[in-house]
Amino acid sequence: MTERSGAGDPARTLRLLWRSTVSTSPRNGPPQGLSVDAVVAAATRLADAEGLEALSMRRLANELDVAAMTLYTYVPGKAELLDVMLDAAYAGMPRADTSGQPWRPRLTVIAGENKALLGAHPWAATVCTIRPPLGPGAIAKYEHELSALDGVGLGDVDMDAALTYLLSFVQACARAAADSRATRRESAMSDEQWWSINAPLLAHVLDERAYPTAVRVGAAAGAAHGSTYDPEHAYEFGLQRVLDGLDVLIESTADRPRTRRGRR
Amino acid sequence: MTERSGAGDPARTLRLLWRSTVSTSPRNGPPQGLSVDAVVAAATRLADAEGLEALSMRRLANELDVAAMTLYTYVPGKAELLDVMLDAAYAGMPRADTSGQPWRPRLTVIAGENKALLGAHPWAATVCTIRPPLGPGAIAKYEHELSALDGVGLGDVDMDAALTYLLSFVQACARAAADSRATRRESAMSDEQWWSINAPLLAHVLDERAYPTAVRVGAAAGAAHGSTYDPEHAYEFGLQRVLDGLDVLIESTADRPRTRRGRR
DNA sequence: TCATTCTCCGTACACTGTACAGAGATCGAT
DNA sequence: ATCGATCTCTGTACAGTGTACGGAGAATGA
Repeated sequence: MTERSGAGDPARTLRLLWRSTVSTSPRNGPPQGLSVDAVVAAATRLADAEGLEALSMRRLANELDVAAMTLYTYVPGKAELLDVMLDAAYAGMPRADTSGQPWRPRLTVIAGENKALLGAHPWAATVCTIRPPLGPGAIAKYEHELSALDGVGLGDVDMDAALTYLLSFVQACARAAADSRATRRESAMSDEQWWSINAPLLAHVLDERAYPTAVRVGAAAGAAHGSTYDPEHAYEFGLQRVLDGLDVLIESTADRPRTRRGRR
Repeated sequence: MTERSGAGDPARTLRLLWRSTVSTSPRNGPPQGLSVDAVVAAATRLADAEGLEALSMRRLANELDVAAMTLYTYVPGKAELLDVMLDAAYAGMPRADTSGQPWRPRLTVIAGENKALLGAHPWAATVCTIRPPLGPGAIAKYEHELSALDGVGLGDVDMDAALTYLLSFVQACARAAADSRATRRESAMSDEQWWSINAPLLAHVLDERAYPTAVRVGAAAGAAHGSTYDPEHAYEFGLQRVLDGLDVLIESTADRPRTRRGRR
């Protein structure tokens, strides 16, 4: 099952995200021994260290020295916990001030900030954020990132599309990098080892004359990166393509400034 | 747990992928009632219809009217089953002949073929293919796709990087689209409904003056696509950016043809 | 003092992949 | 014809998952 943000009752989730204790009703009963923040922090620590698949309610409860069901007095369920974890991670991102710089270095910084986030919290790259956590962290992040695109001449709709495009590229890279690490860890075999085992076996069944380009290019790419998927190279290569692609869009919009909205 | 291809014993997996019954030893015992292909076909049908999370060994066995453990006489485990499913899906892709056309329409076709594949088999977009299934389908696919990039003047290493870049874009789009469908299905709530519930609640806690760009652009983007993540728009928008980005790379390589390898 | 309301938690359910061992069928060799 | 050997098929078992349910005990307002 793919983990998903934005599941669960919206009203309850929003109350949790904004920590609005709405009309602090007379709280009977014994005081709570933990706090939402403590639960979220422990969950994040666990997911950072051992991946999202290690984050189970039982395991997390164990980490906090309570029983599993106790967590449900802090958080409605696992889906909502993920929402708060995500928003907290967003809230903790550094947001560099790049005002005055041209858009290209500004977007490079935005990409880097997101890459760093997903590097520190690889699980965040695997959560589906079609319905994002609408908490203070996510909103601040959105505002910060949009402002890097403000004033380049794009319309509002294209600004959002361009940002989504950039972020989805960074996310795809982060997923690949995390997958690469996880594969290496779980299989106790490096990519080189895996290839060096497969290569001779493959040679037996593979007719080189039937697949000339595949064999030639595969060999060249393998030699260039040591038979390994190289996340860093994919990021550097891809980011230039992304920025070049946006450049063409921005230039063409500047030529025909029909829908240039949001200039302030 | 993220599903992963290329786990399991490489030799056994390759033998399975290429269906090499290697030295048909005298097969004692009763004949098998099913076949690897039948198992793979049923698994693919199930995953297509209900998603990868519905594909359990017990469920699949039920579909085939055998006990769960019976499947293990056809396939070493679930990881290998996924490998064969992937390779079979690759093998079944149509491969349009675009020879003679310029590279841009050729890559558009390649992207479309992959989009169609991941549209028909959404689960394929969620499998990590860092260690791809090295079967006949995957190899043929790689050859076909590389040949669309052959002769444009890129070096072998850049050809591979460019293809990876294109495919990872299509995969990211397909994941988002599949996530969008799955979210709608599982939550019994459309994106519009979700937003219309969240919007007024969010307005209560959100200070519009603190996030002017986010509010403005968010509203514009929401209005443009009906408060819905629009996978089709993201694909069309993104594909143009991807091709424009590759255009810049190809043009700049053509200007300085230093490492132009693989011209044949 | 007492009902209310809260925290905390033990148990239970329906799932997952697959290790293991056993039953029965089929074969080649004798 | 008989006998291992070897195969297919299968039931059971294990350690997990998220969380619904209900009960025990503590703190509160009336």
